[in-house]
Amino acid sequence: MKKRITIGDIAIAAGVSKQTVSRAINDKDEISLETKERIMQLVRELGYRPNRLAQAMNSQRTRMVGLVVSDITNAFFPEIARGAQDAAMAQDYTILIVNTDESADREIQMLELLAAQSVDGIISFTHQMTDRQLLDFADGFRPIVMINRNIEHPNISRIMVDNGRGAEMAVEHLIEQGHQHIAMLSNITFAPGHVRRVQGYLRALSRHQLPDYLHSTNASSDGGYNGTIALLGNHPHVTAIFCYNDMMAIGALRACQATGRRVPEDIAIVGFDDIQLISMITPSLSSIHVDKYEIGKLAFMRVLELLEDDTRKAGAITLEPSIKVRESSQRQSQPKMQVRQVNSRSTSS
Amino acid sequence: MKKRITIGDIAIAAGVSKQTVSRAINDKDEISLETKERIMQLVRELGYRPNRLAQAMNSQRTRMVGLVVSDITNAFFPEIARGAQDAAMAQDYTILIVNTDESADREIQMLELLAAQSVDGIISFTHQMTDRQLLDFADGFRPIVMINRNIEHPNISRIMVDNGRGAEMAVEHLIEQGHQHIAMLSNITFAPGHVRRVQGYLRALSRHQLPDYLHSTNASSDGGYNGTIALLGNHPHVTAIFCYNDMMAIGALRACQATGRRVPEDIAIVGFDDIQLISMITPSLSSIHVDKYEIGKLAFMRVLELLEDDTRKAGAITLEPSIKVRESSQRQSQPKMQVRQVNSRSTSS
DNA sequence: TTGAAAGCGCTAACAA
DNA sequence: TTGTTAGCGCTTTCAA
Repeated sequence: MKKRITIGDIAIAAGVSKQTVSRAINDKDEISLETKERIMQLVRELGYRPNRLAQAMNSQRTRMVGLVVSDITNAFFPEIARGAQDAAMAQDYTILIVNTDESADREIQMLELLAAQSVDGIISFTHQMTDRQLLDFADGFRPIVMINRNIEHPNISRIMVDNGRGAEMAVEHLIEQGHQHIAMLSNITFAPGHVRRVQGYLRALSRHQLPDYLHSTNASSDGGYNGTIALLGNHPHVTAIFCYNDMMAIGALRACQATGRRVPEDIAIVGFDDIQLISMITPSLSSIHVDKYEIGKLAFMRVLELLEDDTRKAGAITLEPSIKVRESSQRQSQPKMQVRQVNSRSTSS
Repeated sequence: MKKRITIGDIAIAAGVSKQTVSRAINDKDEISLETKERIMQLVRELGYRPNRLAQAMNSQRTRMVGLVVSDITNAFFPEIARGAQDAAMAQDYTILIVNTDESADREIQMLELLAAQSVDGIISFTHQMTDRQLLDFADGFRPIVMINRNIEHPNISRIMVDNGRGAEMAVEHLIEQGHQHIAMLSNITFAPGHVRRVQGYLRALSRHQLPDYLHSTNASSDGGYNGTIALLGNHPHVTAIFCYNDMMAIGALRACQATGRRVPEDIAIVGFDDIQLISMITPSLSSIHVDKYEIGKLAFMRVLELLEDDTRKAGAITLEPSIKVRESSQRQSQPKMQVRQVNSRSTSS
């Protein structure tokens, strides 16, 4: 095992002190140009690389930021992670990803673990732990950027998506398409009254004095499948289904196809989140687009701001979703022969 | 900002030396039970958490392992990451994920970055950099576990998937289904002769004295779409398409549907990798199953072994793929009404 | 059984 | 402009 070159090795080779080497490397002013040149030459020759641990030890900064998600294999999160990673890398930071599997205990455990790892900041997408638990943790750690959770604490900033507005857009689009009986498959994990996607759905319907058909089920493809079967069994006159997320929408589509219903002719479907694959299937699924890459990027940048300026106050940024209308919700179905563009990543802004 | 409790704080509070505290914390023998008790009590009260940086500084071990993938938003990788993360966490390690976007330069850059971060080991899924570059890097870093790249170096172990065998299984399955004209959409990024999935495809066909129809295109959904249009234009008698990966298979399916071909009745499709979503769409796609979670887990465990035993020699583990036959390749299509199981993660081992 | 000293690699503060 | 000293938090000597 090749021993790593340290600042001391360079110092000896150059016949100067370690401090001088340090100055050269960090491009400080108080050093003559020629010694700097000489040292940097040695640095290159010997292949010196600074030991980040030692640097971190001094600065008490690891240049690592934690990212807490429920499960990186859930298609919603990789893009957020990538957004955060790219933004982090540009600033010479690295992102540490941990999974909680939607367990309140693991959420706390992972936050503690990240703090123990001495990450400089945390981006957290956690909804199971109580406000109390989160606030307690925030008392001892800063900065924290929460995604999609509205909580007030001087150490917690927020990146919010206007989910209520997104749901309204979905419903309004369906109404424009002529639908009168619009159902929603909601996520059984949360009380419907607290879910902004449900609130938006109800708000839009009541504005148009239309009836609501709310059905709660698992936020998965299977949940969407079973929920759709049950829903259409109870309410056969429903002609459109708005789903809490895209996985449920995929399940809903499958249920329609399995029961001989055509999409969009018999049943229109709109999902939420706009994960990549739904634009590739047939029929392609309409969805409320959430810029996940941007969320990750903004979250990291927010962490960085708070890190660089201790006095910076916590705050909230709200992102507006948009609607992507695709085949699954258009009465007059689009020409299908054309090669459709599938956008690989949204880096707008 | 709350100052973190250090070993020194505990020492003062307990009226002992730092060393004694260290002994208590690390559960060493050379310490009386009562002082240990007393110290541990203080540790709990004051909420002491060891500083991993300082520990790392001493041991020259960070308990971090790097994972190099092309893009975490590519559905193939999150499961590998999760497998590695779970295995790592169980051993109090963390995984650092970096993306290369299939660029040789970025591959090298990311390896260097991980080495600079002082990760203890690296799991690498990189195919663009040359053998020479990889070997050079391996001369200065150990241990490395390469996934799906056969390269010999004392510091490099390998986790291999028998891709050639997987391709054979796909072709044999299609032959069993009665197909005589079986095409393959291959990945244009690599020379066909070097791709084991292509080799297996050709091998199986020649064994049965059947003609081959090899078409190279981008390894994406759009690539699959365009490739299929071109392929079926040139060879209208083709009745089955085996795809280099699942994204291409999704594109192939879309192309068939867009051109009025029924799947599987007119064209059978088999993908490769078995990413999660293909079992949820209609028709569900047959694919060669690769246990991605297991790959990540094994890769990490291999790193750990090499880390704990310097004398351990590098070696290779080969995983066998299996075929998941679904709707897209079955002539006699299955009953569709049933609620299909969608396996959330494969942890078989 | 306990403590004191040294050092991991680096940087900040002060001195020359 | 350069060097010396000290210290980040911990563990590994070695001594008491």
